[in-house]
Amino acid sequence: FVTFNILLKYYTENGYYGKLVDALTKLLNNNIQVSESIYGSILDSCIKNGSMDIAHKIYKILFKVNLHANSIIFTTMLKGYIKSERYKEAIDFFNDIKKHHKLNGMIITYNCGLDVFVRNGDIDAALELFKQIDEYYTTDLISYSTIIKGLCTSNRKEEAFVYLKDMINNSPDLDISVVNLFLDSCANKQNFHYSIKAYQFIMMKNIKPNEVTFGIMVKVYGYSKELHKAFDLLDLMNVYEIKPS
RNA sequence: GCCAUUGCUUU
Repeated sequence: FVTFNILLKYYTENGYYGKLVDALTKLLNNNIQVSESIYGSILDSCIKNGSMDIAHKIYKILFKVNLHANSIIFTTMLKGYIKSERYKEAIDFFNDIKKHHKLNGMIITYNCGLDVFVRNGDIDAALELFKQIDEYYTTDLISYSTIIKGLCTSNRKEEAFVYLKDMINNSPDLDISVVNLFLDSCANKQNFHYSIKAYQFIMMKNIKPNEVTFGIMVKVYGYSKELHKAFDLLDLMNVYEIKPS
């Protein structure tokens, strides 16, 4: 069986997907098991290579036999549908695997499902799924990041800000890039006041900005015509020992 | 050291 792994790996790495499919079919027909992580790598490789059709084919071969449900493989498949912008299929697929929501690692699959709705522009479905993720697993930083991105791109900045504050109040290990995402998407003529409010909020919470935050805020103060504040940022960067770029 | 899966930011 070690030999089969090497063979599969060889086909995968060199993009011999036709041979790969044949080999997998033969293995499975002869009831030879390969480890699930190998299947995961194969699917991921197809997807990174833009060969979603092959991935789909392999997935069907795998589950026709006896592979048990595996959240990593679910996530990989969802990601493939997203990458090839096949949202309809992604949603069908996701609905189909929801019954496995108690498996280990399914929060990752659900977060990926959230991203499907967001990219498909179905923000209300995304909001509903967000609630469900919170019930099943407790939403994490990526859940927040995804829903905030969705609300921002559908121009629902007020709600996005609510989620942002919620995240900041509830996440001990906050990732500043989520804050930056919100600040940046409001850094325009219409919405700059949200950036200013959010910036004040993180300062109040003693959250440390990074150089990207400062870059965005300089832009924001341009829109609000408060250039003196932009210059004040330079001093603050010294305080935080952040190098200007 | 790498060793299958999700989001994201200024210039």
